[in-house]
Amino acid sequence: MSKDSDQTGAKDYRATLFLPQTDFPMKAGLPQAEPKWLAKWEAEDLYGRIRAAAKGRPQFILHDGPPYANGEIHSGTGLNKILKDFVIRSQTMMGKDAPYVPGWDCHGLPIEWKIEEKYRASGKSKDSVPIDQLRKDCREFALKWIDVQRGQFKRMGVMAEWAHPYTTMNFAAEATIAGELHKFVDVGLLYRGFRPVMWSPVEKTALAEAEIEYHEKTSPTIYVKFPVVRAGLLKDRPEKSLSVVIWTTTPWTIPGNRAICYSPKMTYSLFEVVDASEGALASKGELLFLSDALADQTASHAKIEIKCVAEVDPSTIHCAHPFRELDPYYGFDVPLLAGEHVTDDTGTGFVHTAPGHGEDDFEIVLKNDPNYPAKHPDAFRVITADGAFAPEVPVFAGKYILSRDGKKEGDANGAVIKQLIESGKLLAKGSLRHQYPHSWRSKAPVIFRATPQWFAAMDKPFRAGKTLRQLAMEGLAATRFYPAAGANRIGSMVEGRPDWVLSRQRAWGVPLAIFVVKATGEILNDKAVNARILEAFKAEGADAWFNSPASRFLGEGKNPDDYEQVKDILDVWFDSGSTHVFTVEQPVDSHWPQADQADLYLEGSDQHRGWFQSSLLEGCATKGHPPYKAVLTHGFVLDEKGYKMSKSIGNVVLPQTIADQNGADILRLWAASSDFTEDLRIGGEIIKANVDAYRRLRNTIRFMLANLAGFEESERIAVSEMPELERYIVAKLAEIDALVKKGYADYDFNRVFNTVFSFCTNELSAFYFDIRKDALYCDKATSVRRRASRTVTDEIFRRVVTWLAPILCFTMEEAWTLRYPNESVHLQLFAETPAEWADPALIEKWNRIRSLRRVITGALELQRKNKVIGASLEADPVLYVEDAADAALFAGLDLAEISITSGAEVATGQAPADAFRLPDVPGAATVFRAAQGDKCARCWRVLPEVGEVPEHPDLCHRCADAVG
RNA sequence: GGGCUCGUAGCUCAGGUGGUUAGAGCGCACGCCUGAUAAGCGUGAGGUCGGACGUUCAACUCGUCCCGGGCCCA
Repeated sequence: MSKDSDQTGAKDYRATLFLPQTDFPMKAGLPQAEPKWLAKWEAEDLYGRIRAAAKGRPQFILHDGPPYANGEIHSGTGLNKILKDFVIRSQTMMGKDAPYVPGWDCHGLPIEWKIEEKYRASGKSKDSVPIDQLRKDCREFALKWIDVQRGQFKRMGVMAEWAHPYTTMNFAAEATIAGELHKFVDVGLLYRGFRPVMWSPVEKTALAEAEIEYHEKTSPTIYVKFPVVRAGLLKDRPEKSLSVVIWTTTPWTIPGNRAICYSPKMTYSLFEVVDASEGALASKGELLFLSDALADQTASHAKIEIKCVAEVDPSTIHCAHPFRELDPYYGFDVPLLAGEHVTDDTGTGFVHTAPGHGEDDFEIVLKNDPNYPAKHPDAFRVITADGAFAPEVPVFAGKYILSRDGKKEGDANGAVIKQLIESGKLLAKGSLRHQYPHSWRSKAPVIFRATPQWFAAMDKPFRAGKTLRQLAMEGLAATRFYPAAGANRIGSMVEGRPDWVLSRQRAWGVPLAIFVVKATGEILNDKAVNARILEAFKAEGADAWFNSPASRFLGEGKNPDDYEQVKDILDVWFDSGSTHVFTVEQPVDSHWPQADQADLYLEGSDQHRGWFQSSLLEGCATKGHPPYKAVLTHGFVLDEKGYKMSKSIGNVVLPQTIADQNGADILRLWAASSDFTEDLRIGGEIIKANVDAYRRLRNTIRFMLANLAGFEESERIAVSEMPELERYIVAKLAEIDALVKKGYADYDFNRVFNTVFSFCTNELSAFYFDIRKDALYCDKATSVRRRASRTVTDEIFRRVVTWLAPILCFTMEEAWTLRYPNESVHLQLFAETPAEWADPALIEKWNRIRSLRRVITGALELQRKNKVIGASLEADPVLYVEDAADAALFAGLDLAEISITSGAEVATGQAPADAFRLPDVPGAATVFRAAQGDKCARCWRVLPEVGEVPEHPDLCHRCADAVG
């Protein structure tokens, strides 16, 4: 059957219409299409072309925080890179030269482990592999993962200098890092001190937290009496019967005791022993200091009865070491110190404190005397590397904490307990099963042991009398934080942090490439030596430090025997804290831009403690200010319910999966539609919502493309010549343009997305395009109305597509190249919007018009429900407005056109009582009328005039004219 | 346990300095159109603004506490 006639006999005028025409498919097929775009961009060197085009524009430097080069990327790293890409692309389109040099963090323990694991799997022992082989294997491992991650980042659409990334293991980078440490030496911030670390006596090495596993262990518990030598308010009591009682699960730490901590929040009293059961180690009349909260518990363990004699202030008490009478070695006083870490859940309320054997112990002692380690070196030499009492420790020298293979308890605890009993200082003993740290490798329990480590001093004045802490705080004050609360967070950390521990007893990293003068213990700070070190590193990498004899660096005239070559490895945070030097300030690759300070650092909120801080401290120590002007943080990616992702729960969503299944543009849309300043969620439902939003945007753009088919410059019409409806849209365009640019300038991508999305939905799809479909399809080509609409659509297209290009980088390129086949949207700038486009008064006017329009569409909806009409073109309503000003709004406008009805009338005055009203639009009412006349076979409007043109009896005047 | 931080409809987000019946989009339900058609338009139902106490004439907006998330520490 021919299409010309259906059963009603009406002619089909389809061919005479300008129906939408486009090759832009509704279905995107992103998973297949995106890789093709990537290949095209790479082949055309789009990134290079953007660099060339941007040359000479104001620079914008986003310095990339390096992800760690092991394993696949996860949603957090994916989000991070996508946000950075938004920044780079939007800054570029705002007229900046915004290059992006991506980087990787390559050194450090996690990689070293993976390699050691490999050795173990092949039956090799770590110690049998030479260090340069280990380092070589680590390097290759990192290289492999850099490649994997680079591929995954590219797939996300992230545009960067991918062929020339920075890495912390690049030889020049390693040389720079070593050189930065020399700067610390030069300003006197580097010093050697002690710090308690987890130490495995079996492997004779320090262990990192990640090398520790927790297992149940039975430990002896002892209550020990420390004789009081001085107590302010109790001068009349005989000293020997007065004791402070402590409790501990590590008897071997008693010889290392140097203090007792109490809680300033707890209350303490002096108790008298009033009765002692058989076997009790205290006798009647003895006086014991205990916390009130734990006194009863302690008494029952000691099998004694006690009564409170007096309340006391523990700060006035001084004790002697329980072994004072055994040997002059223990002649020191044991002060009582206030400590927040003291709790009332176990023990006596007094905490035995051995600064060489506990983190809290060390910190508290340091807090009371920053020079404690220097003044009391003996406190840190109690236990040797293999877990025995040092020769200088009387009575206990040579006793081991553990058997040599780590499988059994040694003789140290027993010896200490025996001696305590003999000295009459033991109050009670027992045993306790608890979680205790063990070595991941030997499975043996670890101990805490203070070891010499290298530190950067936080509180030593060095630059114009200021300390590193002061400079860092000043630097933070000068930095802009997005969101602003980030400044507080990092500020409180910098304010309270201890000195920076820079050394690790490891193999894979940049060494602390320094020498210590054996005679003085001072660091050798010799320009010529340092220069030789850096020269060697630049040429051969930091491996040179381990492969070359010391004489190579020391040079002529220095006897290597006089110097200790430090073989410790730098904390990897020092590496990443130095990236700004070799990447931004003194780029070691000619492909990278130079700048004195990065405009922006953009990382997850965990980096307040990490990279933001290490970079801050490094920058302030070496040049006096932070390496960044602004810091932007994003939250963590959680699952759909707001819980953290974990493999064991099975709620992990990988960005690669979404790219493969839905497309990277969907993932990018998710990033833009979420508030990244807080933690953000991802999951099936959320992705589906973004797929829907994507479709809506895609269809709006498709509609524009389809209605711009064949658009030529000769059709263009000046805004001043356009109908008011078009001028209203142009005014909206100006308004949205300002919002979008402000949003991008503030890195507020969520606002950009919401603004553009709601513009597409509310202004375009539901209003402007819906109204203009009639003119676009049915008007003849020369119609001013149609030309105006096509001109405005062209302007909308240009803007919407460029606005969204930083976010939907694939789809906007697809749309753009459909109209401009040899261009790239990514070489475009955001369009300038002529100042005269802005017209707030016109927008205000049309807001009212649209309110009144709702009174009409509401009335039509009612008739639709009543089955009176289907299409709105079947109506010819009358809009009653009470206010003459409302009526005046419609002067020169066609209400029928705006309402998409076949006719419409505005009447001033009271509407009939039964007219349709909307509660929130007072002063207006609609009386429904059915449109009179016949339906124009071409435009479907129902008009009395249809039939008046003899040549076209089934058409309205406009269509008859159009058909000709 | 400490520091910081978050908790508005099923989902994603708006809601300057406290002030009428808490908004949008999506989704959902229902309807229309069939010349944006695995599209478009419209209508509607959904929220004790995490909870409890306070401050105030008035709190989603301020304070305290609690509950539940998250990051960083211990």
